[in-house]
Amino acid sequence: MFRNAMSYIDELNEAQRAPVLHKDGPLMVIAGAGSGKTRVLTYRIAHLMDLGVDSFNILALTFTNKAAREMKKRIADIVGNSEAKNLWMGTFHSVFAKLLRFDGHKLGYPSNFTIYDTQDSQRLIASIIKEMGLDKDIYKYKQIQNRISSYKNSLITVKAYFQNPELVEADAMAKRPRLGEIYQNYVDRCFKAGAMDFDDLLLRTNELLTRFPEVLMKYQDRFRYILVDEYQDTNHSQYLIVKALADRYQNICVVGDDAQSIYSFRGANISNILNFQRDYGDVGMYRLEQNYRSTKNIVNAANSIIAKNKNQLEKVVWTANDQGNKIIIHRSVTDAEEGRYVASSIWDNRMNHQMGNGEFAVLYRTNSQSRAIEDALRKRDIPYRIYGGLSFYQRKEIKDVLAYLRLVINPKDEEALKRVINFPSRGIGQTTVDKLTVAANHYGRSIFEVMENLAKLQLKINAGTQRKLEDFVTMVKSFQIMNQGTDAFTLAEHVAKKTGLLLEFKKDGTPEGIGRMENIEELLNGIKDFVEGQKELADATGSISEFLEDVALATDLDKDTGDDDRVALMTIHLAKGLEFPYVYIVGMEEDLFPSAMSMNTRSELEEERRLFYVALTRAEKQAYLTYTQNRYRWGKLIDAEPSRFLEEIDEAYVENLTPVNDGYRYKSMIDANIFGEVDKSKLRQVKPANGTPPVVGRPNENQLRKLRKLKPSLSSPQKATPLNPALAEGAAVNHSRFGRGKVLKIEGVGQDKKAEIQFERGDVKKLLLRFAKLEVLS
DNA sequence: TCCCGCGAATTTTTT
DNA sequence: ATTCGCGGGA
Repeated sequence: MFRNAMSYIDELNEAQRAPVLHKDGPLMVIAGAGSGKTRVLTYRIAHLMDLGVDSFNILALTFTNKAAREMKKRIADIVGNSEAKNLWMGTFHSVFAKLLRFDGHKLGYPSNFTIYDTQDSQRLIASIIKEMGLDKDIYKYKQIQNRISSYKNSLITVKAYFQNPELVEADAMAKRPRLGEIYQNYVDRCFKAGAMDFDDLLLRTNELLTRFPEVLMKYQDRFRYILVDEYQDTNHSQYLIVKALADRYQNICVVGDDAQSIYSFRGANISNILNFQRDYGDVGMYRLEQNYRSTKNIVNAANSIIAKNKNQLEKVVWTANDQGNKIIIHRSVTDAEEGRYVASSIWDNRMNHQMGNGEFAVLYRTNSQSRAIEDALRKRDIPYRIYGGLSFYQRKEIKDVLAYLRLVINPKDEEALKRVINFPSRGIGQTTVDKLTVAANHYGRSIFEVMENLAKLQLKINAGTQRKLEDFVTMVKSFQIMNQGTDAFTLAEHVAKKTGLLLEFKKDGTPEGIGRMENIEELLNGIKDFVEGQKELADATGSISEFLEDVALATDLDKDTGDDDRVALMTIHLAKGLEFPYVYIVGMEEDLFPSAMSMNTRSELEEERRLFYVALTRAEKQAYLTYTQNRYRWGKLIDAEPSRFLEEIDEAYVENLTPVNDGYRYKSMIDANIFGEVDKSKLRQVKPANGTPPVVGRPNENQLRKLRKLKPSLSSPQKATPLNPALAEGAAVNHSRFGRGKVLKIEGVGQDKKAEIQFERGDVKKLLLRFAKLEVLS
């Protein structure tokens, strides 16, 4: 029973051991940054299993699916593989999506319901607003979607909305009296389409557990032990689910850090963690305060920042690590120069300290900041990977293919249908779609059902168009039949060819079109890999619906690219939970960080400050804070001021660097002479001496692009940055599926980097490196 | 119905 | 800078 004599317990310090050994009943672990919280969670689960708890009875909710996968692996190492298999572990969204596939039919949803992403939701809301004849300048679809989302996260259903005069009045005051109706229509349309949006996955789970006591009992009994990571970031809807499920056995373990709560914009409620003791009686309280990650300088600096917040639990984070270097602050003149500074600093550190690229991270507040950093890294041939932003699965051509596949699984999926009904163009225009939508709403059916019954319905659609509609229906149905007897890859490939999607992009002939076609091919490769991977799992079938769910709920962090020795570029939000020896936090400027949108209230500003705290505590050895005096925003060069956060750090832990020679020597000298480094607050007033300084070194991408468009033959291929230095042209490689081959050419940059490979078995393929599982043979 | 070109809005963060 | 939506003409 007691495998390994529980030797893993010895790997924990005293503070960590206590919550791991805590028996039954509720417990809360307040874990400072870098204090080994994941380890506690992992070992607690392993320990429970050691004590004889069936893994079938454990539910663990994590922040990313990747975190869940890794934790599962570590648990498997400790207690054995077969036992770990039954653990339900994943994000709230993916776990409860799974639950809803089992029991959602009780609420009237098909088990193959579609998951609408934010874009689907927004498009649907936009078309509802249009159908209702409302002014789109008053009813902005993005704002409305946001509104509805936050209602759902607070469990305010349409009914609850109308019963709450305050809400109704507030929207009326904001000149949007019909918001409730839009909400109503939106919910109806989603339901009719057999679709749930992200918020529904939680809201409907709540509904299911409330309305069907037998379902609640089933899962209460099943999930006798519940563990929640990052509890400070749960929203009300998630909070209620956890509370309901844990109600019977009260074996609930939550782990979190109020100082790292950074998701209030999506409904996260910090009081969930602050009130835990009130919600559950007799709570075991544990604190992890020793930081194992960072140097004293970093820990202390972070503490000095977070101390400025009023609302927080008592906690003293400390470390026994070395003092380390001071945090370096660097000013530059433009964002392009900021990028150059970061690139050359990474270059130097790599040389001087024998570091791999993977040991560096560049963090920013907004995704748009990645561009300048990318340019600089590319020029220096420093390999990097961007996380988040426009991910592969959000590209138009990929979404188009996926929309066809969604339609095969669930023909009622209205957003998928509208996306592809006339793409590639087949003569079914907006007018026709509008007529179909009106009819669908009138009969309370889906558009697809209307299309199936065209002949009976006598709509005012001319015969030629009716023919086209029938052809479309027939095509989709043929895919459905094919789906019965074949795997996801074969179907997807057939769909991409048969619909003319591949051809559409191929014939367009521009580099963009070719790139899109290649992306689709790569998607197909990805599906193939998925199918092969799923075959090894007992409970999976490798079906299209499984793939679609994976795609819908995958985070960018979830993807494994194999080769990870690259500098990581991501938003601070995405960086939570990660750590890197060297961290660069760029764009430390007022209106950017803290964001201009979040400076109005104290609580907003405190959240920004927590965000800064999270950013800084990602660093193990060295942190850099950079800001610029001028930044490109909306295509124009704008003056920028240093962030107030720079002044909030205790001076003892920072070193303020002034650029010496960066092509603006005159300017640096003026700065140094007038202000020196004594009075930091004066830095805010520093403006270019002579109007806007000339911008050098920024490549005119736009002109380049236009040139390429006109004369594709002139386009010079971007110089390739090898991801893996060994993966160069001419290298011998081994691919998990295609076998051995030789690299003929490497092209593209960043996420788009591809290798053209001649495989020994005969064919030449172009593979997207972030997907291809390539092993370099020396 | 399709295509082109103009103007507006966009940049907060994500499942 | 780039994307999106819309209006007008083919």
